Amino acid sequence: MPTAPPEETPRDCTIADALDVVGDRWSLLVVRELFYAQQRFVEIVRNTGAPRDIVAARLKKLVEHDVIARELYSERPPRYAYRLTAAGRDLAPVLLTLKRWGHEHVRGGADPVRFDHTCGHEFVAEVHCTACGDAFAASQLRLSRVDAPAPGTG
Amino acid sequence: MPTAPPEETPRDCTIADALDVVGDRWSLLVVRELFYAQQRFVEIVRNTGAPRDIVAARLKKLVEHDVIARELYSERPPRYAYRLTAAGRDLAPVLLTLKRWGHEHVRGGADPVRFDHTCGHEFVAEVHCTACGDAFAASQLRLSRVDAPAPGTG
DNA sequence: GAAGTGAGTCGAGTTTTCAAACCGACTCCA
DNA sequence: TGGAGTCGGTTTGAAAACTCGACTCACTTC
Repeated sequence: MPTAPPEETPRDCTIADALDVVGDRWSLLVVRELFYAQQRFVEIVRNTGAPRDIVAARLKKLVEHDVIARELYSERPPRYAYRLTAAGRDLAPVLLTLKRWGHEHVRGGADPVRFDHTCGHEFVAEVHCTACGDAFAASQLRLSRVDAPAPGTG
Repeated sequence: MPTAPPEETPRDCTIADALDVVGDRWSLLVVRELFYAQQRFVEIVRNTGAPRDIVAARLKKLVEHDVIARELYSERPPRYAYRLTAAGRDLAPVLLTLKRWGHEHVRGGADPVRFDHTCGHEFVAEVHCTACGDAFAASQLRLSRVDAPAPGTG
């Protein structure tokens, strides 16, 4: 009996875990709307442009994953509001970095949506090291606990 | 002739622009592999776990959008390497914030992949304001140029 | 009454995804 | 010279997801 070939399992990775929850065309746009303080079904449908049944399915999935919460705010007729949970609010850095990337590398001109920071300037997201506070640079990272070369050299 | 109803166009948004390019289940995992310095087709297939035809389609799309570049490194037999372009490397903040979120809110235990920063600590991504350097806080942002309440209140 | 709103559901048709097999051009090894 | 293996895909056919439009139900407003 021959030995089994080496297993070809995909990389065990929390990025993939995150994408299991929000890695599709519409989920992050739904979260974006809640981040923009929209909370009603029809507003989410209107502002994302997603089909109604897809919005319903995504809302259900995001509620199951505790990213958003569904609250009854009117009994008769039944009306629901969707709000971000703590986990959902923690997606803000993902949205902010995506927004910057989309602005710089996909859309040429001005960004139609802009955030102003209390410091007085437009808020543009920059990733820093939580420990030392320095801004991210690929050359300053080293990958550990995975069998691959150092990152940022590709 | 009645006036047209108010247009129900989705929100014009660079987050949506970004998601047009990388907003599906596999694209960001492909970029992750290139970020981890994998550059060959079979390695990307193995490490992402995606079907081969999907990897081929995503690589093609990412090349078209100038996120990655395809280089012939052997003529006979023809062999190709995929590398991140500047735009692709700029996706690192998105991957790093997604990685943190997946670690904190999807997977309970230890992160199987870890980055060490040259400061001596593990690199954990934190979003800061590029202008003033302060760490992100939803309460310090104000949305402008879009008809919606302030963010972070949902 | 009539029309509109909010929060969805339903059915049909289209598209995408998936898993597995297949392919051509090579290399390696004996 | 022959066989096995690698690389970078493409093809195939079934399963799943998506999209569009219509529809429902329980109200509220005109």
